[in-house]
Amino acid sequence: MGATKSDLFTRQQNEIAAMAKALAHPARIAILQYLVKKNACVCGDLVDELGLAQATTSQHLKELKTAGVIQGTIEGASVCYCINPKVWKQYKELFNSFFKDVDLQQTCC
Amino acid sequence: MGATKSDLFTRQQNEIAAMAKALAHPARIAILQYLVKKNACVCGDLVDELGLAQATTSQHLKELKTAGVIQGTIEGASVCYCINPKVWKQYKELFNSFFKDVDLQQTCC
DNA sequence: ATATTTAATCGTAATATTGCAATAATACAA
DNA sequence: TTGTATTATTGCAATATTACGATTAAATAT
Repeated sequence: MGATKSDLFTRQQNEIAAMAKALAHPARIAILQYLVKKNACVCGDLVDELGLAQATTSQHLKELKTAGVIQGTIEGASVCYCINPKVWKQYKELFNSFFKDVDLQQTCC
Repeated sequence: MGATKSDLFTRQQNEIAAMAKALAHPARIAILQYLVKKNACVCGDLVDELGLAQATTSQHLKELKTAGVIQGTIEGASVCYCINPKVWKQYKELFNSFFKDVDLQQTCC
């Protein structure tokens, strides 16, 4: 036991959960916010930005890359990161549709 | 080690990450979708709905309750759950502002 | 009173995540 | 070539999450 039983759920449910998981750490939120703020390709300075060890930062970047929400290209000795606008849009839309208006009056409880 | 270093990040970053964490499991997505679909107080049938053991389902419900996004009231022998519209709205808004438009052209990478 | 139903909690095992030091791997400079 | 800078990977320890059986607690039914 201990592993998520993905087969019990729909593809969409697993997808939304996976997206949420990519966002489920403040360091990854900080990375994304920084990239959005810069709105450009950012080389290098992410480690200084976060305050976590280089290895840890690299790991978080890898997770975001695996999720597809950022992309990195090798630029000489360093690597440039930026938001993947296509996937960012997908995230935005999926969360939007997930949170689409519920009838906001309290029916009971 | 192993514990998230929340003190390195802003309150807002920790908050968004915590919300994302609450959504970061397909069972919890399924629960929320079910409650939204019914748009009412749902008593009991959540265990049958998910296919997970009663203890596991109860644990996921607890996490959603702790996050504040659902609420439960005792109704005789069973418990009725529904979306907390106030917190739902907060989630919606926070994610919305997080995903607010980035200049969607590819600057580099 | 006793049994049944419903949901929470406890205990425990399996697995995943977080964090970092140490070590690679790669590009470039001297 | 040798050294330096930058990022990835490996290995490991600490902690968190997921899952479930067993038990408990509380309300209701018989």
